[in-house]
Amino acid sequence: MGHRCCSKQKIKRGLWSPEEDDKLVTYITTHGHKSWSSVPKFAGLQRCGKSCRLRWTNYLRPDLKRGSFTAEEEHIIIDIHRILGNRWAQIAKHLPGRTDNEVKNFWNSCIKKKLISQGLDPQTHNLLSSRKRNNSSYPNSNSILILTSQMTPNATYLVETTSQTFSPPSIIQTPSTIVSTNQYQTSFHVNSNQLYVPEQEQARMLPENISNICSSSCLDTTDVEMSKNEEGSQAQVEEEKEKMYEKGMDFSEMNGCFEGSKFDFGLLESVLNSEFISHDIDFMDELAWNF
DNA sequence: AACTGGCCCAACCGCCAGATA
DNA sequence: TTATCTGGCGGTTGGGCCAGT
Repeated sequence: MGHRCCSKQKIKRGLWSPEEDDKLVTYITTHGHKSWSSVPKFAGLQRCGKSCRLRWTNYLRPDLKRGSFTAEEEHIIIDIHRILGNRWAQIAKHLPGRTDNEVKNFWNSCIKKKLISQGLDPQTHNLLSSRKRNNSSYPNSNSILILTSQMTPNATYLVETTSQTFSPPSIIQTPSTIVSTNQYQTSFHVNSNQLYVPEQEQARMLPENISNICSSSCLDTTDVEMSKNEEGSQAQVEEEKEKMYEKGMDFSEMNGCFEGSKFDFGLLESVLNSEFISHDIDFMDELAWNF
């Protein structure tokens, strides 16, 4: 069953003809669209209002940016998707001239496959299981393990672990510098926004080994209380994320964080999820994160 | 030249929430 | 308060294009 407004009239479906586009553009530019349901009637179109709205917002709007997505746009999509998931409309709001439909299509046709080929789950952005990764087209690629794409260069971070199997001194390589370490904590200085981790060490960096990640320049470790291994901790994470989202912590604010504030939303997201993300070196080079 | 399979993307579908009668 | 209307959103579909055979 279609929309209610569609049942009232004989409507045309399928691709729009140039003539229909002309009619719609002419009508909207002169009269606006106070009510989409009345647009087809007054514009002389055999379409439902919903179809008109979709055609206008996704294709005819004059402020739309045409053409392929830039690398920067791709970075933004990946980053926001990691936080918000499939909230295409929210993601699109941060990409001027792009529609939710466009972002969704780009994700499904391009980014999704790219992430999978890098051994990442496109939904969670986590590492796929080793079996799944072995099926990827890059089975033995060198990996980079990054805490967050927004990790601040020249900042000191603390990795707190509850397992001795996680031994940062043997894992974290340049461009990071180990500042101090003990049995369960390692403080290290990051010179860029990437941490290099040998492929064979990755297993030691799985989420269960990491209880807390904080930037000493951004957050006090006591500000984030994550009790890993506690039942329901994932639910708490989701709840916390939802709270933050409801508080209006969208990217209009996040951008401010990235640009000037010390608060690192991406890092906090990593904290909330208590997990690392692995990327292929080539892939990362290609992306060239430059926040 | 004809066929086929994969991919892209515009458009549709169904659901939901807010507005209005 | 309830029913209906409307706009918005995310998931899905299918037509057209293109490369490979």
